[in-house]
Amino acid sequence: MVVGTGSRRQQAAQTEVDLKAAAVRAFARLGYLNAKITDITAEAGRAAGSFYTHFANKEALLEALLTDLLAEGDRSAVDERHSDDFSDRDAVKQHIALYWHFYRQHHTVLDALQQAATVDAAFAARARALVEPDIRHIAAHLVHAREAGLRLPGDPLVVATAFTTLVPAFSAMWQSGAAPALGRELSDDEAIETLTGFVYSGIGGVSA
Amino acid sequence: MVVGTGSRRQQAAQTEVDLKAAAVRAFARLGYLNAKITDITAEAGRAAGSFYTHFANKEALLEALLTDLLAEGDRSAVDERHSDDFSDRDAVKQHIALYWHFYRQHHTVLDALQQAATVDAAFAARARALVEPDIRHIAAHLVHAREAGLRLPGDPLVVATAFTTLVPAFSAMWQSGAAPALGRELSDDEAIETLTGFVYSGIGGVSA
DNA sequence: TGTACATCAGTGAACGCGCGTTCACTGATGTAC
DNA sequence: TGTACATCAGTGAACGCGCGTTCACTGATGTAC
Repeated sequence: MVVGTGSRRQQAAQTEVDLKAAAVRAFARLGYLNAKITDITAEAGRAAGSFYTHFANKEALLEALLTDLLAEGDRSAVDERHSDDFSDRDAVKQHIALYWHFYRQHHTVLDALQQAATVDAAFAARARALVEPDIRHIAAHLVHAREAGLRLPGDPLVVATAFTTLVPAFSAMWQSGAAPALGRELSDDEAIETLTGFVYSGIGGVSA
Repeated sequence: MVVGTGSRRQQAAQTEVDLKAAAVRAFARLGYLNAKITDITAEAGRAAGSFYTHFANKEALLEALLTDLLAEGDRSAVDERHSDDFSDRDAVKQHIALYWHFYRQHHTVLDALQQAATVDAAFAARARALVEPDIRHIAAHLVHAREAGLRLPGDPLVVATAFTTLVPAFSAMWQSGAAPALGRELSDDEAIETLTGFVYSGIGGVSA
């Protein structure tokens, strides 16, 4: 089989990219569960049937978005030179800033996963599997921190779940419609500083 | 209009109670969004049509469950004699224990609200309205604590959102299927103690 | 207390809407010779 | 280089499934006299 000029393939690949981008916009506007297949195709300016040339169904599309997200996540995590010593306030801050920006940037897809998880056990497992490495990563840092003299408020693994649970929940709180009700906006800097202060003291750190 | 013996009314009231209890069981088993009207009526041992004698639709049923929950919540909150001085570790612990047990006891209905909120803007507003008083309550305590000398990691309102966001998220984490993946269970006491230590230090408290 | 009629909770089969998915068709790109 | 045929992304009307909701009916409870 000889490969042709590829312009047809490229066209198809482009359509797939368009559909994924349109899906993210549709999810942002309507929520994953509310978004109909036709909302996505309309957003991409395509016919309904065209969707199925590229994805078996909405779940498969979400899977594809998650794959893209993980690929990108790996890349940026590797770039990041991060310190591992949690008795150092800056190390904690770096981790929090990393999570904060990650959730901010990808909140539409992450919210979509969350919604899918409430309805579909497979996605619930997927969501858990996504978070587990982070928990273990933070737990390992906490073990080191304890060896360096910090007095943790409990078992490192349990404290790690408090850590990894707080950041996305806090982020979701301020990115949802809550801010207006509280009559206040929150900048990235203030969010990261407040969380860092809270968490660093919370795990027994003492500011200089 | 003369009121009869009331046995027909009582019968109907009982059916309504049965349907609500069945709904909670169905939600626990299937999730709010997955639960069909017929799942609820089947769980209650009734015919499908019977549902509509008591509720206009699934949303109205959830509203009714929330009303019940708030009525009960008010009662127990009033009973509770709680200290307001957050420079006192026990005051923090009392608040955390209160939230913890509340979420544990009512997690099915609260999860249902959460799910409804992802799909329905009215419930999203309802969910926010439910949390807002708690945030302001905690924020007020934090203002006092700061006046008593605690060094908060940020604006009291912002720190309050970290507080009120952490407890339910942490609770959800350990009540979902996460515990097996982490190879660990978490008792109420350990949860409350760890959260208290984390939060109390986090808001600048110093253990004796 | 008894009889005739009215009310109403509960039933479950049937209806119909919304939406995911299919499929016959189009026209453009690719391949064979 | 040109012609005939093959492939395949994309189209959009139509199909059909699932499920919420309705409604004619039943039988038990309540009311009138």
